[in-house]
Amino acid sequence: MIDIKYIRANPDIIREAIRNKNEKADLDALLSADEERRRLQYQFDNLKAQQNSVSQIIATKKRAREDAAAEIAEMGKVAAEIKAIQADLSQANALMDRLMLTIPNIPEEGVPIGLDESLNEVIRHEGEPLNYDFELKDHLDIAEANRLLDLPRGAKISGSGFPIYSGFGARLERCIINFMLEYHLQKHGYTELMVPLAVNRKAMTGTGQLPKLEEDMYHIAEDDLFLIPTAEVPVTNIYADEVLSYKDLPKKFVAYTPCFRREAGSYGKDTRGLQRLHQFNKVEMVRFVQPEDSQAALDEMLQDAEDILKAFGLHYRVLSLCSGDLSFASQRTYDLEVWAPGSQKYLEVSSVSNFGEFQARRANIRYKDAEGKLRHLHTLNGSGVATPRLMIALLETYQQADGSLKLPEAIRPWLELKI
RNA sequence: GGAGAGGUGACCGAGCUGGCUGAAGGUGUGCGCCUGCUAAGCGUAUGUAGGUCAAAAGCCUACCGAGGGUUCGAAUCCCUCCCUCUCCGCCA
Repeated sequence: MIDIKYIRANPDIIREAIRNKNEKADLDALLSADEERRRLQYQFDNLKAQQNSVSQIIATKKRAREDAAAEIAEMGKVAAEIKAIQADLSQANALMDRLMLTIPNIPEEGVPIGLDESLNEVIRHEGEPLNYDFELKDHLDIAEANRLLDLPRGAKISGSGFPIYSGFGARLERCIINFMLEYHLQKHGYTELMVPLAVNRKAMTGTGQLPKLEEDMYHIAEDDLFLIPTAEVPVTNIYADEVLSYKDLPKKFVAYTPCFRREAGSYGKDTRGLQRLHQFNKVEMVRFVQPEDSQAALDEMLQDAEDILKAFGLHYRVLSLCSGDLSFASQRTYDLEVWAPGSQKYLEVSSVSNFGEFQARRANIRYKDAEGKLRHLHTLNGSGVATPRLMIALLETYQQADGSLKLPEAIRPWLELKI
C-alpha cells in the first residue's frame, strides 16, 4: 500500500507506475473517493464536536438536577444527522480501502521499463555449462529411467501438477530441502520457522496476493482460508499489527513449505514434467529491515540464493525484472534462472524482491527507530530456492551416458547419512 | 462440537449501578533534581491515527478485541463475530 498522502501529492508518479506495471488500477476513482471521504469526515467531526460539547452541558445540568430537555431535544436532531453521515462515511471509507488495495507498488529507480518478460534485463551469467559427449535426455526421461517420479499416479489422486516423488526421488528432494535450510541457517544466519500452510484473507491481503490474485489460489470456502502460494505470506505476516524496536532489526527468517498455485490461465505452458506444478516445495527467505538497509539487504539475499546454485555447481543467469514483470507488491526483483542442458533452457528457480514499505503498510508492521519515532519497516523475500526446477537442472546437468546420475559433492553426505 | 471465564495503553491492572475516563494506580521508559558510585528517593513527561496550520504549539475527531444496536450521551447496556484460558466430548 502506498501512503495516501504521497499519492495525493504525486498522482503522476502513481499513474506512471500503474502503466509501467501493466495494472488496471483506477487512480481517478481513488482520488475522488479520497476527496469524498475527507469531506464526510470533516462534517462528521464537526457534528461530533457539537454533540460532545452539548453532552457536557446536559451532564452538568443533570448532576445539578436542572432541566435539560431543550438540549436533549436539540441533540436528538444532531444525533440523527450524525447517523446519516456516519453511514455515508463508512461506505466511503470502505470504497477507499478497496481502491487503495488495487494500487501497486512503484518500481524503483533503475528498474527496466517494459510490459512483459521480453524486456527483463540479463545482468550476468555465473558458472559454465558442462560439456557432454553423448545425447542429453531431459529430466522427465531421466526421472522415468531412474524411477524418481510417479506423475501419472499423482494425477490420479489429485490432478496433473501434483507430483509424487518416489523412492530415491523422494529422498533426493527431501535432502535438497534440508541442505538448503541448513545452508541458510549455518552460513547465512537465518532463523528457521515452520508456519501454517493455510492462511486467512487478511494475511493474503497483507503481502499483496489479494485482492488481485484470488483466482490463482486454492481456497477453502468453509473456513475462508487459502493454501499458501509461498511461505512469504505466513512469514511476512508474523509481525502484522505489531511494533518492533529498531534494536530487533534486521530479522532474517527461512522457512520450508510446500506451495500451492492454481496457475489459472497457464494451462499448456511449460507443462512437461516438473516445470510447472500446482504443488511444489520451496525454501523461502524473508527479511525485516530498517528502510535505509533494504537495498543492501536485497543484494545480500540475492547472494544467499546464488550460493545454493553455486554449491550445486550449476550454471545460471541473473535477471533484473522489468516493471511489467514485477509482482504487484515488488519495487525491485531479481530472478535466478538455472540452466537445464537437457531441455536447453533457463528455468526460474528464485525470485528475490524488495517490497520497501509496501507490505509493511498493508500488514501494519512498524518499528520504533532510534529517535522513538514510529515508522514502517521494509520487507524483502527471496526463494532460496524452489525445488522442482532445481531438480530438473540437477538431473539434466549431472546425467551420465549410461543413464545414471552423478550428483554433486555437496549433496552426497546428505544422501549417505547413516543411522 | 458443548459448558464456563476473559479480551482495557509498552506491560500489569482499576473502571463495567451509562455523562466529571484517553482512561485511576503501579511498572517500564525519557528528562531534571538529589546522591562518592550504584540502588533507593523526589519532580516532571510519556499512545496511535485523521483533521486544522507554512510549521510548531494549540484546538477538533476517532480508537478500551472486531462489527452492529439502544441512548441526547457507551470502555460501561444489548446482539453478532473473532481470539485466549479452563472443563467435557472427539481425534493425529
